[in-house]
Amino acid sequence: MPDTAVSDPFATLNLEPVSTVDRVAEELRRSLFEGELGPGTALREVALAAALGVSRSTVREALGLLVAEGLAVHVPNRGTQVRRLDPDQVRDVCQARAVIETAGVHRWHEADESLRDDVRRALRSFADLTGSDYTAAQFTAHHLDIHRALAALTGSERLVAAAESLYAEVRLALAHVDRARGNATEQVHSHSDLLSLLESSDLDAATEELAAHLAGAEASMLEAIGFRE
Amino acid sequence: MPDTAVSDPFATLNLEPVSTVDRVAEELRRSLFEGELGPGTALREVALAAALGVSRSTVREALGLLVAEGLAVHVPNRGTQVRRLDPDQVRDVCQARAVIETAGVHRWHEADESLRDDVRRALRSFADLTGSDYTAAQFTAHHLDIHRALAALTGSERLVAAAESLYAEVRLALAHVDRARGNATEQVHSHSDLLSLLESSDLDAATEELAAHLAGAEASMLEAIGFRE
DNA sequence: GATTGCCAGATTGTCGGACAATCTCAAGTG
DNA sequence: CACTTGAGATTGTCCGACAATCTGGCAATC
Repeated sequence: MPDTAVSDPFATLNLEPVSTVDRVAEELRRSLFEGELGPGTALREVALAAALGVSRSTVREALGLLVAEGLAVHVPNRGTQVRRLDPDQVRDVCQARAVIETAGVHRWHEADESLRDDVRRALRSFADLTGSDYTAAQFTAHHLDIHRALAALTGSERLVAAAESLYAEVRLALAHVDRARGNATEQVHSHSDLLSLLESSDLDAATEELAAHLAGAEASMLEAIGFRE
Repeated sequence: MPDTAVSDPFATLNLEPVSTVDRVAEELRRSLFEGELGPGTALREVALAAALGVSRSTVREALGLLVAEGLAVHVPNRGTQVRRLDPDQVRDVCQARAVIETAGVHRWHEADESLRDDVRRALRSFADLTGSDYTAAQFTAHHLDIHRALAALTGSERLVAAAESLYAEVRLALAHVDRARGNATEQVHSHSDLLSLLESSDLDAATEELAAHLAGAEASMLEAIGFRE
């Protein structure tokens, strides 16, 4: 494959190979986020291998990915199980989110225009979703897209990766609430307000709005795990 | 094993089982941090398995750990290799560090006394080290202990985990500098100054000192990777 | 001479089976 | 009732295997 170095005309082309391990991991994530596998559920290697029609090695590797993402925990000689979040852990997730997302908000002006656009686009997409039919998992996914965009304002690939892991845990915690938290339109408005404050360059007010929003998020996550136990 | 529930007298006892995979991963980390394996080095599964006297499956799993920690990168069908840090990535690491450690410094007063003590203890340990003989890897390890303690001030287990990953990359970048960055005593003083500002409750000055310190760290990391290519 | 087609060797991705070590849990024993 | 025992389940690690893919070189082609 010779690249005719005429300033790479094929730069946008991107074909990512999807391995069996990836597909297994993705299927497990889906199952987790949709609440099919409750917290504490044992993820037995042989059973999963049989159910998915793959070998135990492949399942093992996929489980390793989930553990690395914080979606499952592994106890030596006892196997891996779906992560069970207690209130302290929920608070930890929210506190970490606050640090990263606040840092993103503070860099609103310094960030690339494309990153600011990502925030606007994510909000629009979220608003569009609430106009039609949607599942709880979709709602949460689109909601978190906005927050991911906020984290991305930091411009740091690694902070976004860290945030990604936090969002995975949020989805896990919210997997078992049928009704999306609060009123959907209320949620949209909360984020719209935040964006408005950013657009008007009132970063202090935006930071405050974000803190309040995250406090609300923490409350609903606590409620979500409380209902379940 | 009957635990005579007299308010757990053995609470501090902790014997963690160390699997073969863990030992392989640890040996690879050591090798990476001491510069035996340069950036970009291919980590071939069969070769490592033969060299370490373990099976390929075990090596594969250990490599998965390193990839999750950011110490190695994996390209499908092409294997995993020691991470090669370019200047942009170094800047990313330092920027992420700044966000997390600054958040820790800001919570100096709210943090548990034990966490503040950890910072003091790490600094003393670092100072003690520079009084005797030490390797470059030891120097960096003790140095990062201080910064880890700063990150821990946030009180967030997840932010500390994120920082841990960043510190692994720092060690990787500094693996190939023989002389520890700058003068050892100068380094100790820089951190002492930071701690003094914290103790005197001048958080703004401490934040500034930290920012300056991280800028210096970024410079030496850039120098470190620059020398190598 | 540059590009393409093709082949051999090396390496990874996935599979299946195997076995010791460990865990679980219920039955048995004092 | 506390303790031990033992069978069954599960994990940790090993081995061997094979298709798919990558690498590098060499021949064929334009």
